[in-house]
Amino acid sequence: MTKILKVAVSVPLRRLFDYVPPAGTDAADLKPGVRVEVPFGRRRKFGMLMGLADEPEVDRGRLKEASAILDSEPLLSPDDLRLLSWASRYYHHPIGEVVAAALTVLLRKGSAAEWAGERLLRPSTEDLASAEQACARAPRQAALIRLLREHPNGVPHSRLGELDWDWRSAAEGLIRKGLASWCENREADAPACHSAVSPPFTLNPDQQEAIAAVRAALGAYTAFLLEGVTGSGKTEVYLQLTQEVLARGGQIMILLPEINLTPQLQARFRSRFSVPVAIFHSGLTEAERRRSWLGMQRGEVSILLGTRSAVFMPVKSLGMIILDEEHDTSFKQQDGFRFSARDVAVMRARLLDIPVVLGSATPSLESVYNVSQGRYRHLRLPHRAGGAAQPGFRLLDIRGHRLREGLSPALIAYIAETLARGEQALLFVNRRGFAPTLTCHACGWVARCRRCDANLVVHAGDHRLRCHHCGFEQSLVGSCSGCGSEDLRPLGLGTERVEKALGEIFPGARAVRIDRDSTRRKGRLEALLNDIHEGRVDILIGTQMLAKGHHFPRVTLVGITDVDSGLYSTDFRSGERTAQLVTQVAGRAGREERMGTVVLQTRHPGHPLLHVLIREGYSGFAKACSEERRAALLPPFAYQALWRAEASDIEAPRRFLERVANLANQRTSRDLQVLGPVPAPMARRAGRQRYQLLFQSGLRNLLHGNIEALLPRISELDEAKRVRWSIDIDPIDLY
DNA sequence: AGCACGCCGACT
DNA sequence: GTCGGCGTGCTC
Repeated sequence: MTKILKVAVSVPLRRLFDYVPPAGTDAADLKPGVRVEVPFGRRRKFGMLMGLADEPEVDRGRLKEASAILDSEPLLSPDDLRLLSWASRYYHHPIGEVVAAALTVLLRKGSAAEWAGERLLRPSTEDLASAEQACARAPRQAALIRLLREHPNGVPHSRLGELDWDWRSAAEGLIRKGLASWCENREADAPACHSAVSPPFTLNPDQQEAIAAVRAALGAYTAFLLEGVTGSGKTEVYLQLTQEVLARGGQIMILLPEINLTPQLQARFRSRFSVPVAIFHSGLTEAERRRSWLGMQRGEVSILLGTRSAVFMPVKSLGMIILDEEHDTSFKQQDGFRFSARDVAVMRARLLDIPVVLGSATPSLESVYNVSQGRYRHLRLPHRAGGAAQPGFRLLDIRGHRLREGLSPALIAYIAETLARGEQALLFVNRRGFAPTLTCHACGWVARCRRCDANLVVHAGDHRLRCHHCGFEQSLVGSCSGCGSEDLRPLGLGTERVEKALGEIFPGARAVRIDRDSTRRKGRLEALLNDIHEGRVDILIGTQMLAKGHHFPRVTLVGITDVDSGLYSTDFRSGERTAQLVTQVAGRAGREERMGTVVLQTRHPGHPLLHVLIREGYSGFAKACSEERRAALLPPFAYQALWRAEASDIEAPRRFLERVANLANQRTSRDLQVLGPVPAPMARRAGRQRYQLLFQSGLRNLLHGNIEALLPRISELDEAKRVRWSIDIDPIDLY
């Protein structure tokens, strides 16, 4: 009896599809991990062969024949497939979409997986002018030669593909005449610096100890939490660990939270190692992504720097995974397939039996908990390299003080002193725009978004009102739409407003604003950072962007205008986030020999966690905050899964989630809490009503078992058809 | 998710 | 009379 192909197709259905092998193909020759072209409904799709079976799960009469096998060798190894199956089960996400997340768009669309580098047609002679004459009777060959003259280093295959005539025959003609040849450009991303291998830096004892511990674990699974204060030399540890992995003939994957962090690190890796370094993030073109992907898959590239989407990339002989800034929430995909690249990385290391290193100056409470449970090994780098001092904290009680655009007289004085010393000050403001609200002083009307439960944000720069949640915008109105009064006032603080105020208070100072608005244009952020480093800036005003990874050696004062907004919030994780943010922003100050000061404006100077953070630093905070979580039975002491539903109909999401809650309660277990449904924190967004339902349990298996049992019944519900719903395992934003 | 089938309003 | 609105049903 012929074998049945079990194929993952990229559709939101939680199952595999059975096919008969294409005519003339013996299923016995097929290995899982090859792509299969299949008829699917009325369409053709590309799927992934996940396995072979003796019997189909549907009637034989319903089976169709697969149309083609795309790959002679598997694109994904059994290890890769095991990881994807685990992720599909753990995140309760359709297998086809999970597999799609491991491929690039071109590979998903059936593109060939033949060469990692782009093929180039390169001239074989210097004298192209006479070569063109020699081809006078072959106009197409002559045309190709003119193209070769424009690209003396070779015409990329993709460029040839843009020609609307038969360039292949012409190229073959040129090759026969010895005028051109094909070559493979495997290192298009990595020119020049391959030969320059800079020597490693000398390590301090902490770094030596950390490296020795990880080195000893090579070849087997261990998860490490590398807790290193800002400036403690984590990157050097990563570089030397990379060296260790390469020396053993392995490949290494280094995952980072943001694209804008990669260039500096990329430069450091490229100047240190003589092997190709591949990059993988959403800013690359599809051809570049495929090149990096195939380079790692075939083992031709040894080092990968990538963002969360790279965690599923196949790697021929992966020796170690490093994930830097492990606390960063951008490792969690927030839509569609909601995986955590950090947790997937740990599971991948476990399945492959290799070490994984999670680095951070401010580890997540989840990772701190895993250390306390003995699941992760703790490595510490508590000292700043070069002996730079840790910044000093000052709590500024702003109660009863007259503020000028959110700035207290004391903070203004601190800034003045800093400027007088010729040093830079950094102001952290957690909202972009001029003011988060526009209100009518006469009647109290507030500018609201018509599609969301949110206020419109005033942008003074271009005189517009914007909704930061759905993208709605309109020009700044001149009068109240309620009472007609023209006394409209911006309420609250945004980066633009603080920038304007500082310009008035310090007219001679050069202030720059760094937020999504001021850095939207390509290259703008780099230009601003360059100005800052060259000392052409006195005051920096910015959002979270300033807290991430950038080094500002000239900054000696950091001001946080409003810590309270992060301390008092409905989200139980906001305290942890605020402490991470404060510590990270503080880490930007007082590099090298200059001592930094961090000033926190607050109306709650007695807040216990704030005090712990200042007195004992982040690890003291983490301990205290963990105790609160333990007492409240919140993560990491409980496991959560969040059901979300949205629809334009007001009732549908609530009715659907009530059905889910009922089904869950039928399976009663005291160990599973079903909380809700409740309206999402912003119940209406982009014109859709949003509800959520939280499952929580101290027992992970029980939580997952319940979800698994529920899912088939939920898919069949009539209510499910009227909403868009999803499930988020280990949610980090309860929104 | 796509894509088609299917039944009700304003247009050549 | 038809083009097209998006409800609902299916994909081995």
